Amino acid sequence: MPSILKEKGPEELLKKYHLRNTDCRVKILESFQQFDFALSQGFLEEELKHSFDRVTIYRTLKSFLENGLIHKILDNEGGIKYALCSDDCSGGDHHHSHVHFKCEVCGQTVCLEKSTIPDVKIPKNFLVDEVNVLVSGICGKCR
Amino acid sequence: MPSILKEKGPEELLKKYHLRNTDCRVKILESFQQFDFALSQGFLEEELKHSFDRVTIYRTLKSFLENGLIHKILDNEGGIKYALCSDDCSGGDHHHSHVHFKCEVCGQTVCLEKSTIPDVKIPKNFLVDEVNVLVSGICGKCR
DNA sequence: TTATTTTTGCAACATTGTTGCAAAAATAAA
DNA sequence: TTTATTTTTGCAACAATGTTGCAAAAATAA
Repeated sequence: MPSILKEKGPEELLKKYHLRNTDCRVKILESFQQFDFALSQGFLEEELKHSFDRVTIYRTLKSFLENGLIHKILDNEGGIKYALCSDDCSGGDHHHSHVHFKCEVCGQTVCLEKSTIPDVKIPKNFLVDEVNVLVSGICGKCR
Repeated sequence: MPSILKEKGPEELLKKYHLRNTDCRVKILESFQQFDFALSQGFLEEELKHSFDRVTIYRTLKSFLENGLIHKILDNEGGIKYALCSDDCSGGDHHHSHVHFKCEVCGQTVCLEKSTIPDVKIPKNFLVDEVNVLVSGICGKCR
């Protein structure tokens, strides 16, 4: 998967997105690049507990979200997870019609990059913005 | 839609599901029958604020969920909503591979009963339990 | 190097999820 | 129908998360 976001260094990315280069941002970007599953705020808090305040992490995620570096991933337990966007995500109102898989055993959510969103039939007078598919089950590792 | 859950009286339903007939349960079932969109715990709390404690509402929803009267509906803002199951939901490990539509204007989530879940391609070694599709956009009323 | 802008940490509060426990209500038994 | 048993409820309490305001600290621009 040829994603700038996953291959460029955090500092470089921040510059590209016109965000100030701060320790917290760099560390969070590193985490996203390090783990191959979607991260929750709680996970990052645990990961960076001794380095940054949870409000800072909260605001960093919010900022990354607004600037199109990461996107939200649905969760069937009310939580929200985040993952790096892929290249074709321009900031603002970009769409993330992805398929995600959540393993009920390990709890990890991964993006199924190869699975394309199928066509869903919607009433004619409805306007579709985004389609999110969350498949839950058991992942390869946990079987 | 021929759903027992939507047509039978609350008391009758509770008996059918071997749940004790209490005021709170009746009122919550009535709410689900009354509104044609998915309800959040917060909505029910507001609705029944002066009648029941929020913990009671929380536990009632949990009980309905476990007994297969209602099912969870994903939300793209971290919340969870609930709706009455349709007939074919036996208790326990029943599946709810539904398509839901959330309107970004009015915030309401409805079940698109006619839209069937499309086939999503998943890696061979993964085990699929449930597929949730959340389409967001603008609903007919809000356009 | 100084001025300006942004970010951070902390305090604080709201919402939701969750549990324990005694009182109240519902059902079963006598 | 009265009593015994089981379940549900309300309240207190705490955890996790979302959110804002504000002054101090850090990053960038001048």
